Amino acid sequence: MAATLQVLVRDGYQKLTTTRVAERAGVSVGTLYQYFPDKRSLVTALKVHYFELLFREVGAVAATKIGAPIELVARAMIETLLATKRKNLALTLALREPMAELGGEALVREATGQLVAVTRAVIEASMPGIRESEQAARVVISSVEGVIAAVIQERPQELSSRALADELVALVVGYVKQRGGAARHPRSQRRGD
Amino acid sequence: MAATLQVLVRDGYQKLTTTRVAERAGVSVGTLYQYFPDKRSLVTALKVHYFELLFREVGAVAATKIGAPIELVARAMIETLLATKRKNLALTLALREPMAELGGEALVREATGQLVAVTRAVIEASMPGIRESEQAARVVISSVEGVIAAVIQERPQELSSRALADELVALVVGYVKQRGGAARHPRSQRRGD
Amino acid sequence: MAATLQVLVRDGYQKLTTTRVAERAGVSVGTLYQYFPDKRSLVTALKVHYFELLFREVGAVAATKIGAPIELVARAMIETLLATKRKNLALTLALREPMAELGGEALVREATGQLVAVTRAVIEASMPGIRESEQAARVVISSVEGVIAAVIQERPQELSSRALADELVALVVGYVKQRGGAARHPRSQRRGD
Amino acid sequence: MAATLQVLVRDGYQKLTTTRVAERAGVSVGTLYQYFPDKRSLVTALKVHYFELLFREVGAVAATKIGAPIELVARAMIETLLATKRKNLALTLALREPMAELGGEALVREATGQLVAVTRAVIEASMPGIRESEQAARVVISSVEGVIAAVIQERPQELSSRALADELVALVVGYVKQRGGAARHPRSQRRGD
DNA sequence: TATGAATGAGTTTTCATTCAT
DNA sequence: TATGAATGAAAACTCATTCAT
Repeated sequence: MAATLQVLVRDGYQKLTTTRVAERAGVSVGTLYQYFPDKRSLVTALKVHYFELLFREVGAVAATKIGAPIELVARAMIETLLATKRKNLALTLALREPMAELGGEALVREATGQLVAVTRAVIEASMPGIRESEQAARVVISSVEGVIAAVIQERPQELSSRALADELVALVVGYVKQRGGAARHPRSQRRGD
Repeated sequence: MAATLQVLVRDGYQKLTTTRVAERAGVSVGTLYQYFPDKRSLVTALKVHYFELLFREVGAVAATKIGAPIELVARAMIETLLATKRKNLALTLALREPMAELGGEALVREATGQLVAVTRAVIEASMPGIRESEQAARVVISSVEGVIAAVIQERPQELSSRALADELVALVVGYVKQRGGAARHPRSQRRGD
Repeated sequence: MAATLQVLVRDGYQKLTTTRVAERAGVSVGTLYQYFPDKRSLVTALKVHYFELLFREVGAVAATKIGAPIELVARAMIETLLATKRKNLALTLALREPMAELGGEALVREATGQLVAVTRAVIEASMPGIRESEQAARVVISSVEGVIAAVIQERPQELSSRALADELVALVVGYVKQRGGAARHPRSQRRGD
Repeated sequence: MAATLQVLVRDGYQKLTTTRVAERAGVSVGTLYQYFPDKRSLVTALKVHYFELLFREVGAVAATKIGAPIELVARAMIETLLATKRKNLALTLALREPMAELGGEALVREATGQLVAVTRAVIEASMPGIRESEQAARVVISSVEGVIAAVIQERPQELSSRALADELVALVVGYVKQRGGAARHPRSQRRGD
């Protein structure tokens, strides 16, 4: 797996060949095929690892902060997410391209599913009575991922900037309040949002 | 270009070969190569078309609504965006994978740049005095794209649901207010953004 | 033909394509095919021109000097040969590669044939009674061509050096004397050389 | 390498394709590419082999005869050269065309360089005090090659004729004496060579 | 007489995968 | 369990030549 990552980093996804991974790992192709049934499984293993990593870290923080005001939980989770991506920058970057590849949807779906569950719990705890909380959780996750993806693609060095975390917190908090605020301030301008 | 799209839809990006596109187009490979210098240019042409399409539609609406309250502009632009993607669903889906491919970043960057400019103008008009308006525009665009991408990936049929538009409007409006609201209502709860 | 030469000079023989020659000539491929039946004929025309050129120049000089002492005829012919190659350096260099190509032997054979005839006449006039004069003429021509070819290949700028002409004259004169000298100096060491 | 040679002999250089060589060798293209990195290297390997062969044979004879009278050394080397070409006739013929191909000059230059060194040593030993011995060696080699090339091209069967060897010896001996003789017989007709 | 779009066989090269050792 | 040579289908791209206009 380390070899796969290195090849991905050095040569890119298009240049990833089983031979290259094998020689990078210091074994023969034959041996490689004894541990990974085919080429795709090499990258899949990396994806699984990546999701586990993210989920472990972010999930742990979420567990700690559950019930806290949305601003706090959001900030904690977002900073953990960013920190984890930063600490595994090579992996994060390397998986950018393979992630979009068709056929691996099940994996992503499953990984997302877990994160949705956690996020939903957090949101419900912070905004009791919020409607469609699962949908809200999905919006939160996918919007945050979208922003991070764009940053990584266009200005990777800003991944560790203070500003990015602030923006993401504003995004999430603003959204959740807008979504759930109605429940708390019934006189407000519902309709049109 | 139509042939490229059809092959992309039917066989996927990995299976896209010059031969297949040619035969789908009903011409010989040689002829294909007289109009497109290499394989990549096939997909690039599609990307360019796609971006032009989106920008034309969304840009036009933005021009109409500039200066209107953020709720209105946001809804108008988002509904146009969704409608355009829906009307060109095959194209939208087909480009999902190739879009992440490394090496075509310049194109995406440029397309994004234009949209950022428009969005920024709209935001500034609706929320005069907002700080870091370009950054805000980028956050808005990438978060909306992120949500749409996730929906397309996991539940494509919801692309035309009323709920999706509502969620996106909430996301954008919530964020912008959270970001810029302070300026207009100094007594409000700044902190946390 | 000028276009063929230019393409040959600029792009080399491997890169010579009918399209390139046509566009260099400012006409369409179709038109090109109305004057030259196929690709090979493009280069053949150039070869024919080249041989005619050489033969015209060298032949003219030979006619003038026929009967003169071998040193003089040899020098005159060699200097003319070198001067002609120098004056048509692009052509000379451009044809180096195509000249070796199989299938054009007839042409070369014919061109050589004419030159052999002239050279033979010259040698017989200078060294009356020489045996196997045709063979001698062939040796003279091919050895001179061999030396020039090597110079062009390895040190093209020496093509105009005084030294080269001197060497070639020594080569030819030495050979002819060695071959024919016996007849004139019967006491010499004939046998074995 | 044997397969390359056979294809070269049977189909000519223009028709030499990796597929053909592979099938002639009784292996798949893939296997071929595991031993030769690209098409060109197939022919290069043959050239290297050819030069090594010639140099080994001719060099060995030269070492034996060094210091002997020029007539003897010349004859020994020339006969060895001719015998070697004859014994490897297919190779000799097959390489005629590829040898002129641009881009492989370095190889030829190097091979020639070695032979020049040997020839030069031989000439200096036989004709002490000769001027410009390197130049003389180059003239000797390239003229001999020129004559042999012409014979091979136009009358290949004469390669083994007694007459050819005699002619070449006359050429070399005549030249060297003409060039260097002056030093030993100061009264002779220097001037004009 | 000129044009140049269309053709498609042919070329080089790659690489996932197998399997005998 | 490891090896790595062998495989060969598949891919991108080229270019001489034709022929309808």
